[in-house]
Amino acid sequence: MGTGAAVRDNLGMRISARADYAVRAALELAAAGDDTPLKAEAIADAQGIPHKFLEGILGDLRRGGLVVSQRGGKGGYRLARPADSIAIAEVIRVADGPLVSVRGVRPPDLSYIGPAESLLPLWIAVRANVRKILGEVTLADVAAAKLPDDVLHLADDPEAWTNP
Amino acid sequence: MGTGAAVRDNLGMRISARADYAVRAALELAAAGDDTPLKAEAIADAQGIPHKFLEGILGDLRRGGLVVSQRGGKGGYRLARPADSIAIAEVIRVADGPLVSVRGVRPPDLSYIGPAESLLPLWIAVRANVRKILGEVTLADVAAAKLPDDVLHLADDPEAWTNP
DNA sequence: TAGTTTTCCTACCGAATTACTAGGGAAGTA
DNA sequence: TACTTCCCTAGTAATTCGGTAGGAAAACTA
Repeated sequence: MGTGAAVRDNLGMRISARADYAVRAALELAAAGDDTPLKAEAIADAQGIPHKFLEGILGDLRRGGLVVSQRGGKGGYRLARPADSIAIAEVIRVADGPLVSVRGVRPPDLSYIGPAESLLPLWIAVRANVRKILGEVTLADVAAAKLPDDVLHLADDPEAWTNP
Repeated sequence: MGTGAAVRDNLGMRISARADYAVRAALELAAAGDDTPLKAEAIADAQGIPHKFLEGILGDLRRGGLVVSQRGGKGGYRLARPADSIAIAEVIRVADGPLVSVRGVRPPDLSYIGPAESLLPLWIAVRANVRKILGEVTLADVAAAKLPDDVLHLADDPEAWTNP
């Protein structure tokens, strides 16, 4: 391949900085426990997240009902529910913007014609699979470094870690 | 609209217009067979894709070795290899870059600390899963509307089609 | 040879999104 | 009151997305 080969960074399945930060912040809260609130800045420092940016994300998590906050002296954030009842999928959904039907086009509304007709079930299958994985893994699982066996098994295929 | 709309689900899983168009164009070529080249404009008409935009995409597919082209009178594009040897994943990667990334970075290049340490194997598992599905389904499968059974079964889950 | 067809290339464009930053106000605590 | 911490609005630089425009280069046709 030539030197001019531009590395296109656009992707099929992309976890945004927002979603990544949101999950990591939630994991810090899960690790801290339900009775010790963490300040936004402490989380930002611990995970290397821009602190003002994180504040906005924590606001989303609060409005999404995943987190509760307390202002003033000994304030901070804590999880609104037990860490083993919050799936990673929930955190991503809440942080990554409007979840219900983006751009007004939901998969069932797409119309494919000709040899592309079977594309829709394929996209649906991929989506279902991603949701299944991220929906079964909880904050408690990740914070305790104990992923479910079926997920671990997927990740330990050596080829899974290679490019591209 | 309709056919050209990008598909984005609530988990950050997004198929760009580029990737969608690329796959559909490749499917037209698969359906046309190996001996009858299709002109860019014919593909664009058949699938409702802006024709100048499609030209650029077909160029990527050619440079990626998936397609061969012929100029002049009876020219056009055809697949460089048999349709049952080209996976959907390949087409998307060539047209749109890596399949999965976090914050624009490929999972193996990420470094997580503290309670977020196990996030990496999780992203890897998700990526492995997407690659498994899109890597096992070929252009021939979709063009013939014959998806592998395990993939079909995934799309059957009624919950897969619902919103949040 | 000229003319036609089709790919191929470079450049540009507006709108949207992403990832932040700035500044201050509101609420709670000591 | 003073201090802390969350909370809210706005701005913004850079990049990406989804296209357009115009024409040069190659192949075929006559």
